[in-house]
Amino acid sequence: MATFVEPRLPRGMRDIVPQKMILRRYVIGVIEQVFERFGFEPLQTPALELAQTLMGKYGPDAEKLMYAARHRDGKEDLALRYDLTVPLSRMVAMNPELVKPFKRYQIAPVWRAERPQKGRYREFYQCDADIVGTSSMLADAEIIAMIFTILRELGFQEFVTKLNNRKVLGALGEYAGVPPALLGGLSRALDKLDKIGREGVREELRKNEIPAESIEKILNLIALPVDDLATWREKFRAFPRGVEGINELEQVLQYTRAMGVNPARLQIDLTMVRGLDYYTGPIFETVVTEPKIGSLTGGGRYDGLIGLFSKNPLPVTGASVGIERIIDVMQELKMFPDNLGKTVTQVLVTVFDAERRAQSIALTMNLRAAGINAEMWYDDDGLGKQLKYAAARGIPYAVIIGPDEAASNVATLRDLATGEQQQIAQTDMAAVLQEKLRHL
RNA sequence: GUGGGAUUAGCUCAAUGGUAGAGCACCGCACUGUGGAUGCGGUGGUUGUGGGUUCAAAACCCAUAUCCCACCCCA
Repeated sequence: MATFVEPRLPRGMRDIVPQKMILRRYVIGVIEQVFERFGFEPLQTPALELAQTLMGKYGPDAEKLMYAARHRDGKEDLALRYDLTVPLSRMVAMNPELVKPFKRYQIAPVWRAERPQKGRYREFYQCDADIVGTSSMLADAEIIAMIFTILRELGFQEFVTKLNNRKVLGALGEYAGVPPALLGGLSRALDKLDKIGREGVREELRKNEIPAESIEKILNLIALPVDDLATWREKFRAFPRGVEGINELEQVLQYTRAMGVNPARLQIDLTMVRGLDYYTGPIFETVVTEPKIGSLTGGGRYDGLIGLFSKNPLPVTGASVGIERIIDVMQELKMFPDNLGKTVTQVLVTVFDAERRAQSIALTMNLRAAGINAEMWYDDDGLGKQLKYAAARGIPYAVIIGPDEAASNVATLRDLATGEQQQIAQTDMAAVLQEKLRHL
């Protein structure tokens, strides 16, 4: 007796069945197209990196979520990549001959040992696009415009992108006299403003041992209208970093406007923080509120990261698009185009009986030669079973060659959706099907 | 990593300590040249897993796994 191993998946990991892969491929296809339209080129890097490559880049919280790996002989400490940004930085540092600005995109799985939830998995795909080698805010603006293009082409109407700047965040701390060591706590508290409100933030700041005086200054500051950049510049007069951040915000707004980005969908939010340590300039994040699933995209500028791998640091800005969440949201909101279908197969060629099999085989191969995705039936079964199969799979057309058809070299083409049938010369079948499939 | 909820047929869910059920799906027949309609019949469960309490456990207790929710963080 064979003993079976109970088939199970590791926590937070999933299989993606063919029907789901069709949706996934559609989303990735749109993203890839837009990336390339904006001049980004594909890049692939290994799933495993040396642990030392990844350590110390994301912050201590993130590092706890990194998967460790090793060779059998244990000679190198390895880790599954946590994102695509640090591997890009490593790769750019290793390849100084790359022509700058270097624009690459990468669509690949990353791994994080978080507690899984909806829209939150331990293995998930990120779609990243980054621009290496320019400090111009035009690049940051272009990234944002590209994100908007992607979301729009996928059919998203209701979304808001929040824009902030790490320099402003830093200046906020300086202005309020928060000791640099407590800046992390300040950021985390600010980040929660949406959820816990003003008083909640006050409480949170107190818990983080931020001086009472500073707390008042901060709360007063974030109560100011965010759009009034002149006032902010004035407030930050004594803090050059803050002025620089405000100027960057202004430039990003100007450039995105020039690119046709709807200003109502791009909002400055000085309490939007983002968790990763490596950001240095503009940061942004796109959220949908319905359904509530967290951020769909996020990104920002990280001018210091390559400097950790090379004596020649390079400025970089980029974004990550979360296709897992996009797919979850699109399914929930039924945003996928109807013509996507359940299967890639376009026609099933049935086999009437042994005598007629040869004609069915020939016709199948003939359709395939014409570029049509065609299946044929393998076993000796009635037409009923074969058509039932086609219907269950969502195959749009079936072809039947019985004794009547075989006698005159025609075949019956059945539209599974409508039940309509017509007889077509076997030699014309490919052309007729191609025409019909064009309108599907 | 912390706290809460869930887990029974392929799917959605019933059964409150006493014989494990329904709908849908699947298979077959009515219908051996035609799927989705209807009718009839059928297959399918060591109740997530491992212990314990009890004459008796799907149910009560303990542990464990996975999923969901919140926190944390994020795509």
